[in-house]
Amino acid sequence: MSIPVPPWQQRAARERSARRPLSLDLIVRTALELLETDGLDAVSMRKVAQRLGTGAASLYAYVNNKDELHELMLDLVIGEISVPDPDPANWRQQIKDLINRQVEVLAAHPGIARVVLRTPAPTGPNALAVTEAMLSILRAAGLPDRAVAFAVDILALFATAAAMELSADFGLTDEQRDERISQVEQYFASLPEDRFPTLVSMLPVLSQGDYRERFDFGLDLLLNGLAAWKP
Amino acid sequence: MSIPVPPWQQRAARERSARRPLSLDLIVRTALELLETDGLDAVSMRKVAQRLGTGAASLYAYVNNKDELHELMLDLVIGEISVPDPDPANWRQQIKDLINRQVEVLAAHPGIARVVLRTPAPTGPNALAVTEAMLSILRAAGLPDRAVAFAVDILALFATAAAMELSADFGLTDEQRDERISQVEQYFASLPEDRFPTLVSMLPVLSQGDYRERFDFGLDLLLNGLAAWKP
DNA sequence: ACCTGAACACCGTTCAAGT
DNA sequence: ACCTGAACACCGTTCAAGT
Repeated sequence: MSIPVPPWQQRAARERSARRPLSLDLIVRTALELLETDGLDAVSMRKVAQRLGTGAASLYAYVNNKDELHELMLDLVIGEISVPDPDPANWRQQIKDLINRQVEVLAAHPGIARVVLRTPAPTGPNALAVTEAMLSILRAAGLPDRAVAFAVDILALFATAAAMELSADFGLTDEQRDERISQVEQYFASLPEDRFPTLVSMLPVLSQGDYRERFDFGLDLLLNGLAAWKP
Repeated sequence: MSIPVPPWQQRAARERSARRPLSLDLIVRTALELLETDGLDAVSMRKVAQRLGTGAASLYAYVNNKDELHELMLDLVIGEISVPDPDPANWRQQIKDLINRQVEVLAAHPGIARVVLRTPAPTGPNALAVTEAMLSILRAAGLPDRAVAFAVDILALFATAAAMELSADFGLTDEQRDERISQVEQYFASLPEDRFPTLVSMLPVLSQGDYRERFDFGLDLLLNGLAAWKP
């Protein structure tokens, strides 16, 4: 049995760090909280430190710089993707599920996709596991090695770009989003027909289909193209 | 005939702005100089203003905020893409050329591709011209309208993501780049075979092929997929 | 060894005050 | 009307000084 600390002895700002001492794990998880609610731009060394009741300088004992912190966050996010065992009869659906899930978890952490495009190759353990899964699914499907290697690259690029687009309007209220959409629509409707004849004539089709349909369309193009590589 | 200004009357920092007064055009072109040499992160309101011999506050008479300046820059960059008249027999090559050129000009202005992913739709006059061209080429090729509309979206996304990847290592010296590559290679060579069997066994293939081959592979997947939509 | 306050060199944007 | 210095509220990172 321990006697409780009197409230006037608790320094509010230090409470958390007094109970839970700093650690890499704590830092990254605190940063992820910030990411989910406020987006990547809000994940600054200073704001993360503030949440932990300390100063930004303290984080540098665990992390070399902000980019490294962002990369650690990314791998934890990628860790939310669960990977299946290859089922050759189902390779298309397996790849589709993996890519869709990847877009989903990236978009759920607004801005983190930027980190993917900044990093040369997936080096975190979770990113490696996803890459391993994609490679083995495509290989089990009977595609030539070269197509497998290139396809994994292209599919990852595609998923990342889609996630970036999805989180582009993060931070706007629903009203702001609606206003933006109607502004864009008005703008396009006002374009001169003689300079942009095809665009103007296609306006109804161009505004058709939400993100899902467009993304699925693109993914199917890629997968159809890939299937054609089967010997 | 005008008498030259004596050197001691020229205030160096103000020289440019004294001769050429501020204008939106001058601001955007100055920003583009900075972009080409130093990358998007260096294009700050303060640095652009400094180049013009003034303070950041002065730019706000011509531009609402930094994002708007970045968008104006983007459209000038897109303007470097020249658009062809549709040639139905050659639609595949025309699209390939357009997309390759787009990646080229975006990558030549390191970081500007980020602005594309941030903007909801292409609204600048030059971006509209490129969109009009892509739409008309695909339509003239005989693709259904819906496929045309979706394809333009997907192709633009693909080109933008590729350009982002290409400018990812901007700012590094050749030595730093080489060191990074060899570090990544060493890391991958050290991975445990039991956890990443496919990855490890495919290492030689994975490091095969440069950016061009991978990008062409992906573009061909998309175009093959598209061609299949022809009725 | 671990932590941190203060400092340095940057940001975007606003606004009162100048011409 | 056009321009701007100074201020405000932020950054990432370093480093000497503390325990």
